[in-house]
Amino acid sequence: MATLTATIRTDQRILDAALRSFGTRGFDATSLDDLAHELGLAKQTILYWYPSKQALLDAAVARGAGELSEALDRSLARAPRDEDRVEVVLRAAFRFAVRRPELLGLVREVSRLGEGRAADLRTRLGPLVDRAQAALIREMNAGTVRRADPAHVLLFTYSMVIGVATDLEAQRALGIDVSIASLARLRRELLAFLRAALSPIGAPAPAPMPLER
Amino acid sequence: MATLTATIRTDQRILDAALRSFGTRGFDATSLDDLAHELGLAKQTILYWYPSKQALLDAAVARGAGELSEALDRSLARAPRDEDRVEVVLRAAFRFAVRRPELLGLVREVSRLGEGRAADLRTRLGPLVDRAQAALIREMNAGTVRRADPAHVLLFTYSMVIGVATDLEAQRALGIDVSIASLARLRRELLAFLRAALSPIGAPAPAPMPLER
DNA sequence: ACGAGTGTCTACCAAATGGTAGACACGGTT
DNA sequence: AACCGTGTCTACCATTTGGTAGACACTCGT
Repeated sequence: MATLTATIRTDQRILDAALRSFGTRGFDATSLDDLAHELGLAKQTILYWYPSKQALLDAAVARGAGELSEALDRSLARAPRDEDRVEVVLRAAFRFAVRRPELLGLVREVSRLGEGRAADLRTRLGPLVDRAQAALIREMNAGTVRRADPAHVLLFTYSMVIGVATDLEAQRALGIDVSIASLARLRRELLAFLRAALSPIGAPAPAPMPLER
Repeated sequence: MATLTATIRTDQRILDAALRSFGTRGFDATSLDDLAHELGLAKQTILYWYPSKQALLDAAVARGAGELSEALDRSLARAPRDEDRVEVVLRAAFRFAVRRPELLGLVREVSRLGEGRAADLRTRLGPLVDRAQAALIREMNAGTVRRADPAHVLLFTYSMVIGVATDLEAQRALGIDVSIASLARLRRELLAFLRAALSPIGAPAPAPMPLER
């Protein structure tokens, strides 16, 4: 059993380090040599578990997408009311931004690598996107959300979350304090911004704003 | 004079190609060899005009930032009324997204490279940011814009614009048609989204929403 | 005519990179 | 005891990459 434990640990350690490095430094900027050195392993050990750098990226994306979608699913399951769901999703996203920034960084990196590379992400997060889109349409029909193209609304929201979570340079340029403490404020502001953007025209107060069934 | 024309052309051609490649493929993914081959030049010719790859990036950023800030300045100068300025800035940004997508891609790339690399961008676009921030504060005090942290508002807006202009993969994943024609619709939606997000609470209709002095 | 720039090119180079080949250790099976 | 599968390592390798050295025009002022 000692063998099994050790081997499982090794490939997971590799995947962890790869996910972190791909998500922060980027795919191109991550070399297998650096990765191996950082892990105290020989490069060949990495290539034993993952036959190529590309395969390692695929595995990292699969793991990252899995973690993300599971966490979002769990959060949504705990918030049955539509009105709470945007807040809950945003909270989950910001928790990732604090505790696993490399995960959101990896999402951005993958979409940056373009074309085929994002296929895996798409299949894994697609269902969530569909649910969110359907919920938006329903709420628009119910009059609780301003009528707009739901895909566009999701794109804007996604862009803001990714920007807030990964573009620290822009935040520094704007004089925003980059720290965990100020992230909470940022989350509140983003939520208020979203609520205002989605509230039906002429609504007297910020309306409930569901993102999900 | 033929000499001068030719030499000026060469370094400008190099800078053009570099800006395009850095802004689309990315800095790391761009090799001087490829660049030289694409231009029908020897690599050394590139290194003659720009002593290192880093220097070439700096020059490209300087040129890109210059183009961006000049275009925004011109647009703002033509729109003296606060109420028109957000729309005008958005229009300018979308024009870049259509005609020079590599420029916005470069902005994203530079902020991705992190830390010191963004210093140049910051100094060049800083004044514009300051003006926008001051204008936002003024409008909030006047009650025409919902009160919020102006730096955060700018961050959200910036993130959405960059996302819309550079993250085509996300748009494909969301089923958004990626074409020039649909970009106009995207711009309208983004403008409406922004107007709603910034209109003061309880406003009966989308309020004028200035971004700039 | 000639030397000085100026711009471009060919020829290299050292380092890094992704990947291969194969030895070695070691635990379990027979 | 011999063997096999598994996991790790050392030793290489071909290619790519950013960068250097220096030759070769070509123009222009004198």
